Amino acid sequence: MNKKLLLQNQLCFPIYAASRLITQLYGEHFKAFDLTYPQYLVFLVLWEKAPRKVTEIADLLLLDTGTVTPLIKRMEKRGWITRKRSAKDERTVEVHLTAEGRKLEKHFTTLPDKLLCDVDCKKGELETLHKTLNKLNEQMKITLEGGHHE
Amino acid sequence: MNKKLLLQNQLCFPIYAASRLITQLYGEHFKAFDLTYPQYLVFLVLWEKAPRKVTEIADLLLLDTGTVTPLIKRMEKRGWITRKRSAKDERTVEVHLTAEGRKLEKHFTTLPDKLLCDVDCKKGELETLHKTLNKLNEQMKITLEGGHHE
DNA sequence: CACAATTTAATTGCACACAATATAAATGGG
DNA sequence: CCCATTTATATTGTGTGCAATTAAATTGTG
Repeated sequence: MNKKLLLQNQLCFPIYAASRLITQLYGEHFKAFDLTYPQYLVFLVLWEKAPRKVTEIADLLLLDTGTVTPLIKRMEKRGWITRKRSAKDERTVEVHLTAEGRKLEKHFTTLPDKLLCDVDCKKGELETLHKTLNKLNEQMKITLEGGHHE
Repeated sequence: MNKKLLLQNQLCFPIYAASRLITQLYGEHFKAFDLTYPQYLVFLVLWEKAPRKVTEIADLLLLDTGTVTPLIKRMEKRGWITRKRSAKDERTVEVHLTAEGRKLEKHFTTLPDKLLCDVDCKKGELETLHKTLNKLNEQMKITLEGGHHE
């Protein structure tokens, strides 16, 4: 048996697990609104600036249009956003926030801090985590970018 | 606009992004075998010890049986594993590796190291990342555990 | 200006991921 | 020993997540 391949020696697994645990933790707070974690991420980028094009949202969240299109359609059905073909470029679709969607923001402004309270980590430890992950992600993006074309 | 809710200020997003980027990076290497990342994780725990019960696999990978059952059925269809009801306890299903499934291991023993080569991070930096994530995950597991019953 | 190449969304198909439910087997207290 | 409870797995329904394809609009080049 190869020691390298033990689950507990893999870096990939704690990241995979953390991602799903975070989704579940957030989920507890979203349940009452019938909101999901990926939909919350779409809200994050729209609360910062709206309208945005579908591609813009997909690029920021590193998601495929095949993921984003049905996702925002569900958000439209809930009355949180609207989708409009741009007049200037008929190819693009602009995603607008409705008053309903804008109103949701105030329910979640303190949520990130609230979740961090559950976590017994030093502030510096979390900042290091954040920075290392950003660096790692940038490098993985480049590696993937290179592989698609050749 | 709340600064706290900017995407780049969230810790949750880099983790979510890293998880999906890792899945895609591994995916490049799995394509030739028609293997997926979650199936690879099942292999990791089976290569370490087999047979294992379905619940055991689900517990180790923090997955729902609703995820694991169909996943291992697909692996069975590929001829990598077999599923047998235990004679001692008819409720449990034991997941065994086939010769085919066992053979796959040698193709992936160097894979984790190979992927780390793409990453320009100091060894200590990655160890810190690993440790912090493990701590974080333990705490999230406890928080979620508490919430389900009350 | 024509038209091939590119860009933008949407669609299709398959594989997770999980909550909620169902079902069958084992367990334990009276 | 009986039956309520618990345990192990499977099923159903909904929502991602992504590769591959399609279709329509725009752009760049001769």
